[in-house]
Amino acid sequence: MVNQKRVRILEKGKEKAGPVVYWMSRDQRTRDNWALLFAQELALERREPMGVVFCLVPRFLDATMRHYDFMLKGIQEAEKELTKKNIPFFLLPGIPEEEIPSFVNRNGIGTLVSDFEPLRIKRGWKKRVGEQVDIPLYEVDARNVVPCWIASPKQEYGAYTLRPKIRRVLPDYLEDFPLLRKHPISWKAKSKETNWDGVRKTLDVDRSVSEVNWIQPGEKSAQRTLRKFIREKLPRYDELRNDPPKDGTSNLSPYLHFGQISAQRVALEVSKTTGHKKSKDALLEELIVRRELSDNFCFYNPNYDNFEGFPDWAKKTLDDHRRDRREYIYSLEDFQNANTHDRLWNAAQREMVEKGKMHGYMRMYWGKKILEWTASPEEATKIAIYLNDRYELDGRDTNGYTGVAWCIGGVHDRAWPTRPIFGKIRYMSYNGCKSKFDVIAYIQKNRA
DNA sequence: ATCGGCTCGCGCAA
DNA sequence: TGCGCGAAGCCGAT
Repeated sequence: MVNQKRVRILEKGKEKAGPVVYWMSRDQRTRDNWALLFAQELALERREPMGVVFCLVPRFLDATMRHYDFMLKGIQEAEKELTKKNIPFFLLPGIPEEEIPSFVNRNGIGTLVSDFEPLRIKRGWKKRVGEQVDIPLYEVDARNVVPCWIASPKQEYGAYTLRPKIRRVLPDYLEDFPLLRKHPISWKAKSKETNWDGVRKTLDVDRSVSEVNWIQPGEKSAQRTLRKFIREKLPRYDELRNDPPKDGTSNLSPYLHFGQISAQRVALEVSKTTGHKKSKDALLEELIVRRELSDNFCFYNPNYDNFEGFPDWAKKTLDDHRRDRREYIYSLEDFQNANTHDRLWNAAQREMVEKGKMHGYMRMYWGKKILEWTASPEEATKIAIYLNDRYELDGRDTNGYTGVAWCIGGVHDRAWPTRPIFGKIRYMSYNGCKSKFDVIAYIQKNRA
């Protein structure tokens, strides 16, 4: 049984006979997916068939072919897995508020289940879909271990205020997943396999940012990466994760972003291992507390991606320093082309452009410097989000918006000694990096 | 190498 | 109302 606290009703609608459909969006996987499991539970109870739909919009924020490619390969794998479970998959190119209601009507669907997403575009989709269908629309938080609305009913001030709330209820939610069953009731019409090449042609995205080859998309690759991480990197994770030139991080974030792996699965597998307590604690802190804090911020703060969303003390101090002299002011193009005076910053930017992933520690330095080298915090926020969303495989994620808000707007942070431009926002420096890790090695690794 | 001061406001104890 | 403490620091003194 899926814990009912993971489920909310978005639109009550009228209970109706007919297939149960999972509208897959944020959680693009067939294993360990509470939304999919909940849909199957409803379908079994009612002795109905079930199906999965994915609505593919022709463009989304600043996503490029790099992102669509990673995503589509993952969904293609999901289609195969679902077919084996007697669950048909339907890819609907177009806009959800048109495609989903039309699909519901054409196929006499009885119930719609969606996955949880705090970002405004997708909330808008769901709101309008809900208004246009007369059947129940559920939402399941398949993303977080503790459902976002259970963890806290309000925007949290920092990790330290969310942490105890999560810790209190974590044992109730950190449970193992049931397996998805081969569905006993078949969909009436025989479904056709998606024409994936045809689907690619419907996209209206920037194809100049290309695919990356250091990481393979899909949930099987995600599981492999997790096993390899636990075997090879977890033991020294605490020691190496903040050392950018060393390869000490999990590399799971693209999978987590597209929902090709569940954070709860990662937490379960890591918890099962013995020893390495400090490393495990560090990973679980990042995977659960900090990730859920990002969802909390974006869910409860409608201005999660702009200046207005920053705390009052941060807005005030940034306002007080608007007229401070800037030694360097760079344009979006300068930043994009890694054309600053700072070799370390340029190396981080190149890492992101070429690999679609920047080391977690460097993301902080990178964001802080964008604030320092632009004319205003608004401009800095815009540029940081644009670059992050365009190049990082895990862009357009609550983690990204929250990270930028931390760097530039003091979100989830505290005041620090006043200095030019930053005011009381925490500062980071080249010398600080130099004292913590081998900056030359990192620059060499990401040279032009 | 390590330490203290810098600085704000939440949340809890009282 | 007081107090402890926080998402990843910096800088200068020792």
